[in-house]
Amino acid sequence: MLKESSKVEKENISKLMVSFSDPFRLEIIDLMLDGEVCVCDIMKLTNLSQSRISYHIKILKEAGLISDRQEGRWVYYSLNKQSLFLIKEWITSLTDYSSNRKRCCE
Amino acid sequence: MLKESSKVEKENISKLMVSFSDPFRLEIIDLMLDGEVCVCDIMKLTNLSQSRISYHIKILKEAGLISDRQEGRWVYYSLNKQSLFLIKEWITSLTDYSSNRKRCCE
DNA sequence: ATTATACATCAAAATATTTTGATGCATCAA
DNA sequence: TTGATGCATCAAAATATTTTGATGTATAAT
Repeated sequence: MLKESSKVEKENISKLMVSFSDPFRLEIIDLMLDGEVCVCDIMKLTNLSQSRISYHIKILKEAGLISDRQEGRWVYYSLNKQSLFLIKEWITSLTDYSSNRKRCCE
Repeated sequence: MLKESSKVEKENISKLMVSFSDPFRLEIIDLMLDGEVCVCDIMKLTNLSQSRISYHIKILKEAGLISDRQEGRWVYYSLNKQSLFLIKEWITSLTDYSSNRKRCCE
């Protein structure tokens, strides 16, 4: 078992994972890889309804995966690279830990 | 946007992410980091009911995250390290891709 | 001022996931 | 052969998530 991390961090990871668990959110994340997008961009590129997109955006935002920046009537969203690295580190800690182990009860 | 990967791979990733999106499954995964465990081990270590554990085990198995091995009445489950690496690679492709980009429409 | 656009938010409905308790099926021990 | 153990599976209930359509708010154009 991994050493006890702070509860905060575990909850962060959990929320980030939930972010990734929906196919439409994965699509939105994919779009953001190329840079900032507004909701209207996402609408054009995905055919999802506006409120549906806003809903998913909210989940992503609450997970800390994206940031926003308002410019006039538009709100531009972009990936928070730090949180991507956080996930990467977490996965790495899993793979590292597990590859230092052999069978059960070694 | 990332180059179009095979649909199969995307579905794999999606299922793997769903695996990670439940706190109890995260717990179970954590236990498996130390090696094989049977359902009865997980019961002792987590106080979850047997059928509840079996349910989550099934999700993990269908995502390809764990393997099983029967020995008499016991079924031992263990993490499939390959799938951990698959996730790691995927996350890495995201971070690599996004850090080669600057602002929108660069 | 009025109207249109971009987006958030809300309540209700639709759907999906999770939990529970019961039952079934092997395996093993007595 | 009988009974106990370890686990899978099932249907029903409980709960959570997602979708929809309506409404609200701010910004900007006319």
